[in-house]
Amino acid sequence: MPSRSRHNHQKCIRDAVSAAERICVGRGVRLTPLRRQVLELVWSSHAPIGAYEVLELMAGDGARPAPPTVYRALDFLKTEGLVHRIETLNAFVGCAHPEAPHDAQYLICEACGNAVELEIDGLSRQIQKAAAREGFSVGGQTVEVKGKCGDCLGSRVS
Amino acid sequence: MPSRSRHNHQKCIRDAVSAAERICVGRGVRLTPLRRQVLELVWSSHAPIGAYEVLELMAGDGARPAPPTVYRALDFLKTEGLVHRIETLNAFVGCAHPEAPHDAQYLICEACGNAVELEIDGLSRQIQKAAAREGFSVGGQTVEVKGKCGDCLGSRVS
DNA sequence: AGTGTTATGTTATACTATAACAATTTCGTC
DNA sequence: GACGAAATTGTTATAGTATAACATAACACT
Repeated sequence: MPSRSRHNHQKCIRDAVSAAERICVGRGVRLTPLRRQVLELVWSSHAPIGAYEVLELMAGDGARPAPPTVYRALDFLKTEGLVHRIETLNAFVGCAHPEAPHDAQYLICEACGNAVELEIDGLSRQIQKAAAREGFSVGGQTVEVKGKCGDCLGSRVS
Repeated sequence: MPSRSRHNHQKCIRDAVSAAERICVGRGVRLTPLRRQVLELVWSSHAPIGAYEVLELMAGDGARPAPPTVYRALDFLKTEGLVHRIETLNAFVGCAHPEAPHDAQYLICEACGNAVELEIDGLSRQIQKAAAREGFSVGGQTVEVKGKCGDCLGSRVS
C-alpha cells in the first residue's frame, strides 16, 4: 500500500483516525485525545514505531509524558485492534483493517522500514490445521517476514 | 516431541550436545566449554529460556558471568543454527534440526511453556510466493503460534 | 453535588540487550 | 618453546524496552 508514488499520507492518517473514531463509538469505548494523538503518531508513517519514539514525538509539544502513559495508550489501541505490535522490532504499526480483530501477517522491508499487512490466502487456517494435527489448540499467531519491498528493490539500493 | 510420558530428557540433552559437537567440528567452529554449557542450559527444558535465566543457572556454579558473556554464547549458537530465538518471548530454545539452517515455525504452549518446532508443509514456500506477488523479496520468516498443547489440553488445566 | 469508574500522572524499578575496552586463550608459524 | 595474529572471554558501564504501584484527575450516572 505505501507505494512511493501517488500516496497522500495525510489522507492516510485522517482515514485511519476517522475509522478509529467510528469503531470506538460503535463499541462504546473512548478514543481520548491522548489515545488519538498516539494513534496519529503511530500512523505518521508505515514503518513500525517504538514506544519511546512515540514518546519523543509527544515531547515536541512540551508535554513530555512518562513511559506508562504511552504504553497504556498503545495497549488500548492494540486491544481494540487499531494497531499491531511487530514482535521482531519491538514496535507498533497502524492496523490496515481495524474493523474486525485478526492476527496479522506482515512484510517488513529492511531497507525503508515499511511494514505492509498481508492476508495470505488461507494461511491462518493452514497453520491452525497443522497445529491441530499436533493436538495443539491455537490462540494467536505471529507471522513476520523480513526482506526488501518492491520499491526498494526497484531503486537498486540493494 | 516433548510428550509427557516416555521422554528421557537427559538423553535429549546429550543428543543435542553431541549433534552440536559433530556440526561444529564439521564446520571448523569451536564449541567451547562456555558455549557448550549455555547450549546445555538452553536444552534443560523444551520451554524457551531467557538470557538472564541462563545467567542465573550459570551463577549456581559460583562463576556468575556478566550478561555479554551469555549473549555472545547465544549469538554464536544462533548463528550456527543450534538454537532459535522466540521473538514473542525474548527467549531461546534448542533447535530440533540443527544440521541445516532454516527458518523455524513454533507452537508455543501458554500453559506448560513448551515450544515445539514445526515443519508446516510448504508454508515457507507459500509465504515466499505471496510476498513475491507483492514484489517483496524474502530474507527471513518468523512464525510463532501461541495456544495450548495436547498434553495441557488433555489434562484439562484449561 | 455525590459517587463509582475509567483514564492519566508520577515515581521508581524490572527486564532485555549491547558498546567499548581489557585480559586471556588458542593456533599456526617460526 | 617463543612469537604474533586472531578469536574468545572478562569487565564496566549504559542503552533500550516495559511494568508495578500508588496518586490525581476526568467522566458518567444518579
